[in-house]
Amino acid sequence: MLALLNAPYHHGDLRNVLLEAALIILARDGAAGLGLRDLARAVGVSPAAPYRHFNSRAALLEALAVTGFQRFTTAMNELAASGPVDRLSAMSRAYVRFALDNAALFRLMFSSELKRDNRPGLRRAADAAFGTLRQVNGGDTATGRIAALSAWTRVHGLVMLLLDGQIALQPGEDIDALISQISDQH
Amino acid sequence: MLALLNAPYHHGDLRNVLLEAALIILARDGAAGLGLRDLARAVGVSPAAPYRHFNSRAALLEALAVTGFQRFTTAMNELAASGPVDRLSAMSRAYVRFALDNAALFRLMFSSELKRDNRPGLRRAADAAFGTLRQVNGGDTATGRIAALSAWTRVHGLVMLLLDGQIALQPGEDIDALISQISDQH
DNA sequence: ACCTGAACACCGTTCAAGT
DNA sequence: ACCTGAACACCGTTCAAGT
Repeated sequence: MLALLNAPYHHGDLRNVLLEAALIILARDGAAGLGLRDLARAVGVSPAAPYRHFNSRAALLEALAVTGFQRFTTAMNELAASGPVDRLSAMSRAYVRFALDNAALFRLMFSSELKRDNRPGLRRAADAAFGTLRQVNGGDTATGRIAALSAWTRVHGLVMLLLDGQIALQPGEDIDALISQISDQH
Repeated sequence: MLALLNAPYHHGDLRNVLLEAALIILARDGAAGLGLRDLARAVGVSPAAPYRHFNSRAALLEALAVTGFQRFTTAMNELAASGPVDRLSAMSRAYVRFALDNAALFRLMFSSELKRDNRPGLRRAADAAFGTLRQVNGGDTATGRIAALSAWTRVHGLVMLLLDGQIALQPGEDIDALISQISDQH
């Protein structure tokens, strides 16, 4: 894509520019297609410049995943606050919608590349994101935990199988309808 | 690891040797740590040698994923044939056990790297693997489809969240017990 | 037919040097 | 403090040449 050239020597906001460009490349080419040199080129900066802001490619990917979890948290919290009625099903719909709307980012958030090395920042972001989810249905009691896990695993599995193309919607089928059908199932 | 050197010029079985070594490296280092040059080195062969048997690194990963789906299919079919009683819960347990026992391979089977380009061989292997699963619960009828999807998404989501470390077993908790608790949940 | 050796374009990363 | 330019070790991949 077009590089935003004629930037001054001191960019001023390179870190954020890198992150925004990275999110676009990620959405278009996936995590495998997101190279540090490509990114530097796309932003119109030298190959070494990103290293002032990210220690490594993995650190950049981690930062992207963290912002993914933050956006996810925001979407979840809005729902949790909005209506007391049927929060669980509303969150399920929001969960699926977020994942499908941000497919590559969502996959990155759960990528094994990042899990392999210790990344406490990522862990914290994930815990914050799923904290709300864990609370719904009363995550404290033993039965509440099972109910929450059951709902969570269903929606997460649905998302993953949809993203992988293992499950396809039938012609004319609505995603929200499928979610509630699956959620109401014994 | 130790290279099996003093092999003859014509290896004879290089393709299978490569696949076996690749499975070991995959289990140890994950897909990201599996390079073609590393693999060639580990087997004691020149960097270009693997290209006689795999067109690219992606083709090698695809071959690994296909054998993963085949092993998975075998495990599922054994169960489907064994006992008519409680097939669904038996398959759920086998599903989770396979995934946890072959974590890196299982992830590769669902990796986005491979999904991105057309890989009909992979698609066929996946369809064969999940065919059995789709049939259980009578996948033909509309309600049967929902029941099967509900069971499948729950167990797949559980596996993914366990592999990602988002869900942890509580002290002394049995994985099979958790599966059946989650599966019995409304 | 199968493998080697050398090469190509590329990558992530480092580091001295510039502003 | 932030960025450039040039370099390093490494990849995946190709191709002529060997057996």
